[in-house]
Amino acid sequence: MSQRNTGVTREEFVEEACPIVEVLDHVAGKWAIGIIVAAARGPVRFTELERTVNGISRRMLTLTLRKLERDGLLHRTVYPTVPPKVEYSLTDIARELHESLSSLVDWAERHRGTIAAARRSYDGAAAS
Amino acid sequence: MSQRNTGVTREEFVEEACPIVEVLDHVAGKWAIGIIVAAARGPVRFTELERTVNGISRRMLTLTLRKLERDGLLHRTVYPTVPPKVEYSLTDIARELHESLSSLVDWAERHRGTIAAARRSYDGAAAS
DNA sequence: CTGGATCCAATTTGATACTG
DNA sequence: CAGTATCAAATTGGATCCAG
Repeated sequence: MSQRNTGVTREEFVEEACPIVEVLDHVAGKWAIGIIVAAARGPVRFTELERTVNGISRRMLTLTLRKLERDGLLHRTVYPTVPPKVEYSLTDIARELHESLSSLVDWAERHRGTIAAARRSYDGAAAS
Repeated sequence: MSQRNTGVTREEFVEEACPIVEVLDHVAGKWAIGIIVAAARGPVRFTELERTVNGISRRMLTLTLRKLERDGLLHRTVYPTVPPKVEYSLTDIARELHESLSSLVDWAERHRGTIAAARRSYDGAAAS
C-alpha cells in the first residue's frame, strides 16, 4: 500500500490520470449521468428526458445533450415529421461507459448510509 | 435493449439512480478524483497534494479535502510537531471507490482518442 | 415538439494576503 | 507547513421569449 513499493512516483501516477479527469468532467456534469442512465434503456425523446431527468431545465438539457453528442456519446436522430421528433440513443462507447458507471453506482448504493452517517458525525463534532 | 422488455419503467429506473447522483456529485467534483488517486498510493501531505494535483488552488484543495473528510472518504492525521504536519489517507470505502474509479479511468483511457476525434468531427461539421 | 438566444441571479473558483 | 479570510472574476443555471 505504500508508494515506495513501486518504481513509479506519485507524480507520474497522477499525471497519467489527469487527462482522464478532463474526459471524466464531461461525464461528471450534474446531468450527464442521469441522461446516460435514461438513454441506456433505449432511444429517448427530448420531452421524455425533460420529464424523466429530475429537476433539469430545458436549457441544461439542451446543453448537456449537445455536449454528449459532441463527445460521441449520444447519437441524435431527427425524424423530419411535423411536429418534429428527435431521438437520442447511446453510442457503443457510451454503452461501455454505462457499464463502468454501474460499478460506481453500486458503490454509491452500498455506502450511501455510511456516508450519510459520516456527515452527521462530522457536522456533529463541529457543533460541539 | 428496449425499455419494453422489463417491468420497470424508465422513470422508476432513473428515480432509483438519482440519490446516487447526489453521492456521486461529491466524488465528481473537478478535484476529488485527482486527490483520491493521489492518496490511493499512501498517506499524502497537504503541500504534496498542492504540487501533485495539477492546477488546483490552495483554496480548492482545502475545500475538497474537507468535503472528502466529511463524507468519510479521507482520514486526516495531524502530527503536533513544528512545523505542523498533516497526512491524508483513504478510508476503506474510499479504497473501494478507487477500485470502481479504475473502471471509469480505463474507459477514459481507452476512448480518449475516439472522443477527441468525435469532437473534432462535430466542430468541423458545424463550421462547414 | 425541439431547441436557439438572451438576460440576469447564484454559485464556484482563483489570487492574494495573513496566521498559528 | 497547513491552512483561513476576503475580494474579484469566471462559470453555471434558470427564466423567458422566439422560431423552424
